[in-house]
Amino acid sequence: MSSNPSKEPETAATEQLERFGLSTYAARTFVALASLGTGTARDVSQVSEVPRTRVYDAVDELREWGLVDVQQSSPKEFWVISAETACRRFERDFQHRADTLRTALSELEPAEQRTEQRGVWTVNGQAAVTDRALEFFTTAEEEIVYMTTEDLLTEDVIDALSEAADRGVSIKLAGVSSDVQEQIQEEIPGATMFESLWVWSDTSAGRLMMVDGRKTLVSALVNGNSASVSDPRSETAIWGEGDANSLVVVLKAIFTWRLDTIDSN
Amino acid sequence: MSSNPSKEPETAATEQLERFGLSTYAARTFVALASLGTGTARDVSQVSEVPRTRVYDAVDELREWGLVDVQQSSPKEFWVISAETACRRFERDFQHRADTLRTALSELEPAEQRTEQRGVWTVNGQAAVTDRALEFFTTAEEEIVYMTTEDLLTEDVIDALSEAADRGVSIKLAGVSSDVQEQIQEEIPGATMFESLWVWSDTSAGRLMMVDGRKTLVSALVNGNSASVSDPRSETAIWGEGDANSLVVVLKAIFTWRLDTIDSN
DNA sequence: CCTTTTTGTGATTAATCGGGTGACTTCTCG
DNA sequence: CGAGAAGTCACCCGATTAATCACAAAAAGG
Repeated sequence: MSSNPSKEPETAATEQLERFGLSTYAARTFVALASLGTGTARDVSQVSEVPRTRVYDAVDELREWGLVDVQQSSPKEFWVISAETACRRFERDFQHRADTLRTALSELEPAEQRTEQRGVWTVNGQAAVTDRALEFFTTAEEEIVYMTTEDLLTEDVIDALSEAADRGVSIKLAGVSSDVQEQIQEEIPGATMFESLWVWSDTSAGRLMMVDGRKTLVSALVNGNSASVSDPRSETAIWGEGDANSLVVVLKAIFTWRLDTIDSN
Repeated sequence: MSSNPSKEPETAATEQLERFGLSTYAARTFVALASLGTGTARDVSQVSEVPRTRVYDAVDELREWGLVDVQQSSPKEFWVISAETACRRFERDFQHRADTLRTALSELEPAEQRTEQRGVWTVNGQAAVTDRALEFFTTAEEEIVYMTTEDLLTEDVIDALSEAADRGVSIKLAGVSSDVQEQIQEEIPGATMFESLWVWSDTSAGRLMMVDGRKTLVSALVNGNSASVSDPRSETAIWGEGDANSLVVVLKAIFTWRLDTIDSN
């Protein structure tokens, strides 16, 4: 979406506040007051690029959130809560919203019937693809086969694999260089390494996985492999579920062949 | 703002999703898919009141969030991630935003100079008032004097008082009935109880506090005292800080007189 | 093979919301 | 008392988005 870390803190803070539901003026006013501690409408207007006449509206909005107090004098003065308190407040508020959503959704879901057999689904964006992978990991019961580019073998992936291994799921991993292999062996003692089917770096392949022989996912990096990792949106994946699923059938054939070869080595 | 718990889960869920930044169509589509698990544009349109032709846009939006995958067939089919995963995703995303905000604000704040001596600030809403009270508690170094209606003596207030007591701050508490007093004594052993200045239940007074003899806060319940507690917005407070602050001076006089009387009992 | 229905895309309209500006009243202070 | 500042209102305009429609492509079905 955005949120460049190399930005002026004012801009970054304003942007986040807006995404929390504040109007632009309210966000800018808050930021101005946060650095002033206390100030009048004119003070705020000068440091924040908010029209002076609109500072009052902005302050009203902030008062509704309990972020600002007003001194009834002339000129009015405005006071903000500390940054830390404000952040905690947002966190608490948000947690509450998330709980509400969770409850509402759970009261809803009974009319569900999953486990599609046919069909191949597509996902875009590294974050979303990783999400699917992690979800597959957590539902794994027996076996996870996972081939990946090292760039995509992030911390959360390793954690999820490790957690699955603790549950007794057998992990078979490929595509990583030998030195990373050792590191993995430490974190996930039970993992088996096997050689990749091809040289990953030459292709635009991202990951290739199979869980319990009935859920599979394949991803590719669309912009070649140079700028790919820098842009997290460049990963595209397809996945499928069910014994009769065509994608599953194909991948199972490949993997079985490959893993059998390994075993006989 | 709203969020009535006695609402249909669909409405509640939709509302929350919108507040997270989704458009109403996207939110409704998500809710529909959440109960269907999987479905086509027509399915969604029928159960969600979203115009069929707009379902595609809504799904695009949801795909950007990584909440929905699509099956490239005709008719297209849509698949949603589980409710639990979705909530976790929102939580993670939000936590990240909060951290960004925290960082940005802290990089900003150096230009600060607080400690107003003059002036009385006003706060509205029980949540905001409690916030101020808690902030006062955490900055307390020596003494907290706190008179309150029992209705306003919530768990978080007690926790903050208890935490201050652990830091060695002396706590003087009034306004609570004798049975609640005992309970408090257990949770905050170091607290001193004293008799209220007047019968709280007869007035619309909410709380009255002084910290270290230099920060004070007074609140009132505006809608009489019957419906007041049910509506958290009905509490209004004023507060002031600094030895020369007029509100502080007045309250200090009152409390000193009262507490001295106590001591000589 | 042709007809009819369904599906997907795009354009268009209407309405709402929010940022931006200025007029006008009230207040403060020299 | 008068100048300038503070506060309140009302209005405009552009962007966003909900909502509707028109149309082409694709399935379905006889």
